Amino acid sequence: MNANVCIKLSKEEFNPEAIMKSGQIFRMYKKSDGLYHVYSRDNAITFKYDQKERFWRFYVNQWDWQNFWVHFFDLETDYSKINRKIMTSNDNFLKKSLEYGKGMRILHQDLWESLISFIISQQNSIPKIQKTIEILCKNWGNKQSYVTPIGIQHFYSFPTPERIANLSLETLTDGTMLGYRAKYILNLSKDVKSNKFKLEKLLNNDYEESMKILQSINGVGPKISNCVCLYGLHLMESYPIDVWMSKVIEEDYYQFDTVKQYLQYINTNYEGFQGYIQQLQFYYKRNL
DNA sequence: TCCCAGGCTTGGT
DNA sequence: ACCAAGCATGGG
Repeated sequence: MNANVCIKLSKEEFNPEAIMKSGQIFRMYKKSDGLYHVYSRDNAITFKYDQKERFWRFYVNQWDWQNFWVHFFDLETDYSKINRKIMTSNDNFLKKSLEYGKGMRILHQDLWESLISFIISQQNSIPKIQKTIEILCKNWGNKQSYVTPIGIQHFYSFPTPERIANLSLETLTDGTMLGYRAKYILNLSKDVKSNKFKLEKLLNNDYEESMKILQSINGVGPKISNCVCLYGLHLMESYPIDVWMSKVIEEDYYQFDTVKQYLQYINTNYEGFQGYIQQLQFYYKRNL
């Protein structure tokens, strides 16, 4: 079972640094040996850049690769057309963002995991969000193992709604750093378990409808809804605006009088790729 | 000690 | 429709 898949993808086509540091995923890690680890629900994968051959080597069997990870990493989407559009525009900040974050991809993440993860993200810092999620997985996920080039390693799956629903508020709050968000997560888990809130209702809807359904959840507002739409539902017209994006709009697009005007510019010029644009801008602004 | 972190709810106008 | 507090928690 030491299978691995060699994918001829250049760093310009697949850029894990950009993906990892654009704030779309919390369970992606780079170890000192250059190995990347990604966890999603109860799936795991390891990969590394082969300097000699100049392509990414994924340590996974062919079936999992074809049936899960190709889709997860959004490798079916061709970004070359939108990239060309960006580079021929006169939007200098966006052009610099693309040069910096080339190989960015919008992942197809698990709906439940992204919903809970972004509820945790409210009024929180990224390192703390990551720690909190790790605690939840360790406490109420299942121990899993996966094959890596340095041997079998372990991780914990993301806790299911049923598992969380059975906890008391005290248990879910104690030692998890969730704070006041615990009650949002507990209530939502209970509603999902009892079918009062059907996650399936979110599938096969357009952006407007999905935003409405998501915001009906207690503890979920416009920002988190946009994140879940983009990362959990892959609705690419979502454009989450957080403190960093507010800074971008204020400092790098000051020619627009209002956020609404700015959004109109994004929506008309980059229809169907707004979320991708946002990720490029966020990554550039945050990591430069 | 105070301030902030990838916001949201609630309770005022 | 818009505005301000208050909300847990840890790190600077």
